[in-house]
Amino acid sequence: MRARDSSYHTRCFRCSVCGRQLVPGDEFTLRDKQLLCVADCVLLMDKPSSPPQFHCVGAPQMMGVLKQAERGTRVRTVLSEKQLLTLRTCYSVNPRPDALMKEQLVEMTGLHPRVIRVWFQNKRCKDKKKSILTKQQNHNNKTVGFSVNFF
Amino acid sequence: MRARDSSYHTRCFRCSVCGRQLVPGDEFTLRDKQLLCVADCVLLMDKPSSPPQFHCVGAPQMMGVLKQAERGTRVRTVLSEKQLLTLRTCYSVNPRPDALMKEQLVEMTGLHPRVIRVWFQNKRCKDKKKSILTKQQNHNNKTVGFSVNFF
DNA sequence: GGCTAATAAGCTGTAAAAAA
DNA sequence: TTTTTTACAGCTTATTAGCC
Repeated sequence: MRARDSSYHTRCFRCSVCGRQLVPGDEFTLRDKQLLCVADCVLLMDKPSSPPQFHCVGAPQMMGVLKQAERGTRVRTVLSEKQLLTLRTCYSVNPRPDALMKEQLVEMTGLHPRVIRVWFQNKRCKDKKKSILTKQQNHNNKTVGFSVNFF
Repeated sequence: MRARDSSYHTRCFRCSVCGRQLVPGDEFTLRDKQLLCVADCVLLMDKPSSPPQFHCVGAPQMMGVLKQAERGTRVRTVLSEKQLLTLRTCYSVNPRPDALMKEQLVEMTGLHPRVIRVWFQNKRCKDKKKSILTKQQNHNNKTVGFSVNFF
């Protein structure tokens, strides 16, 4: 989607109502050439439209889902210590929170649901790798064994 | 997103240029209130806009990604015998085609890339289940064995 | 009702931003 | 630079739901 060398300001990807910056994975909508997040789109559903207010003209008056390629660079969330503490605490109790628990985490941290999900996935993966590594080391420390299977 | 009881024609979810019907999972764009598929959106990127031509007014002048809930009912592709033949033939040679091969299948069948991917996924899964089942049966037919592991 | 396409959630490997 | 950590794409498995 970088066709025709059109480029645009990253910071212009904001909901024109609440001002929240839209990142890849977010759903957005267009109404009279104004970007809206889904929440505000619903709120404004039957309100009269106001005049367009776009900075980035050559840019996405379009697009369904924001993706990395369209944004140019991947957006990497930097988690605060407080957010990490919340996530780690939850993880230590339950490494696989259900939908309801995740919803609570979204509220507590203010993070995007997708970020929560990915964080837990990565965390589980890291833990698994680590446990496999230490298991191998344990195995190496022991005497060499053998295995027989009769069938 | 069914708020405010707005409903709309399923058949109106079409690219206003190529006429292709947009299904859940598809990305679409809005340009001057006309639905466009991504391909045509790129093509029209610097062309002047034409007047709006919407059937379904109360409807999705919005939405980023089409989802099942928004469409109301799930869209199920019905594969023709010819398409199935193509897919099965490819599968018998290589059950895990790479991106290039899938691209060729898209051209040969006219199916959406996502449909191709899902078909292969389901096919692999089905085959695996079947092989496990027959293996168990084989096992049951043989004499009972035992297994010893020394470490 | 059976078959199977579509969806959802988790896992794996890898890309890429941030940190060390 | 190298390491760590977040994001993503494709996969597996289980479940849901549309046609015949």
